[in-house]
Amino acid sequence: MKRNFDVNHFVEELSKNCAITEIKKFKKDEIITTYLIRRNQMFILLKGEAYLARYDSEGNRRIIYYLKKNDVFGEAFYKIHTNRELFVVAKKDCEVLMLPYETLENCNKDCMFHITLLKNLPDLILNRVADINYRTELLTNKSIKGKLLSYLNNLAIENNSKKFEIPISLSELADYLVVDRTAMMKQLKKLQDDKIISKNKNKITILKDDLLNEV
Amino acid sequence: MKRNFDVNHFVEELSKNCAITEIKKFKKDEIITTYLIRRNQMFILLKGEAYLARYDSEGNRRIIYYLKKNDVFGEAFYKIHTNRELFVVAKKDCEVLMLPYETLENCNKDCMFHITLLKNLPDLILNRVADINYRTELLTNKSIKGKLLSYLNNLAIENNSKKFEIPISLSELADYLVVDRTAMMKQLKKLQDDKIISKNKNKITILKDDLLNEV
DNA sequence: AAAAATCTGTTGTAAAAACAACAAAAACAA
DNA sequence: TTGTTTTTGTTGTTTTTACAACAGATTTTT
Repeated sequence: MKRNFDVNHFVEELSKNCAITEIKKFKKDEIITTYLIRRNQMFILLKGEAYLARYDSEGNRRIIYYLKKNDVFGEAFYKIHTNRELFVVAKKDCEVLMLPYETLENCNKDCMFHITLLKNLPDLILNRVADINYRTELLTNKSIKGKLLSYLNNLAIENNSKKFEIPISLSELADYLVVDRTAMMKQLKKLQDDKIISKNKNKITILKDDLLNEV
Repeated sequence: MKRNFDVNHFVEELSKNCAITEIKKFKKDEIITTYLIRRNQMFILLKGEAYLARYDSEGNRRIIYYLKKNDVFGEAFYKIHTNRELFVVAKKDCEVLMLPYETLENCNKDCMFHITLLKNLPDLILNRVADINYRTELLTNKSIKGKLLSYLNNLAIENNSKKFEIPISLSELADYLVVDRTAMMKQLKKLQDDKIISKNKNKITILKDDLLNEV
């Protein structure tokens, strides 16, 4: 069950074969799409980073999640359930593959691009599902400490090492874990005081064997 | 983009056509599957209710999420990221469609069951994704009040009415929102005192126009 | 029909987290 | 390189939440 498919590898096919699909570029902070006005499109992030966010009545931004290379997104993955819009915003300069939903299956039969895309779409979606599932599991921790330990434990496994770097800023991490940043800093400090981890900026070393026992 | 497919409608095809796939029954509290030992199976819940949970070293259960009729699940939707097992447990008596992953695409060509299944699998998965996305959005609320209001607001939209019933027990709701039940009860009481909602057991009436402005 | 289990509801207390207000360091842009 | 913005880091205060301990109502099981 390999799932290492990179969309960029076959995008060059696109320019040669497919007239329907297009790639659009977005500058930092530009709105890529919204989720309330139904656009019947699917999107794949080819380059850059983006996030899905909601804005409340006071203009506060709440980040639902971050999107990275190869992530699929679009309203197809969401049900309408509020009168407030969801925005996908470019966090850095982005390149986005725009896929009109209705043409997904009935493009030209010879279109190598669509053949390859359809073959790999399930895997792209499964990857996305795995990401969301993972975040959900993080968020089922009731305490900041629990969220942190789950997150760090996972990073250690991914890096196959007890020494690793947190790949996002600590501010972003606080957003991702849905906690106040300064409260998170206090917990990080406590983890150091208790000799469970050591830390220098974003560099972490895990000192205990089984982090999850510490929750 | 209709997504109302019900697996049960074509399950009778199964018994006539397909020798590979099987349906298993599970009694309440039985373990349907685990997610760490790779079984390379996908599952569809035909009847009953189940939940995905993790147990910590003290035996405390943490529910990652609930599964309902037509939900697809299995380790394909998850990445391995911890040394502690995930369990799918029957909450009520269940009927589960067991789909060995490798046979998904190469069953007998005449097998109407697999043809129909493959045609509808993407929609089943998208439904699942929508559910998880929705829950994630709920969990991005920092306060119990915010979680409650998002949840209730959604129910009002789904029911197309300001009067509706919470379809799960309040204990389950607290689990779902990842908050302490008694703390949630206090917030529910406060919402009543502030005349934002009225409530009798699980029956809710929303008294304000735009709940999300109250967060 | 009785017993057991689950669910709703309440209260007080302890613990945790959010919020606010800064300062220094680092990264980025003009 | 200088100014601007973002990020890391710390500390006190206030608010929120979890936890514990109940009791009555409801549902499920035997």
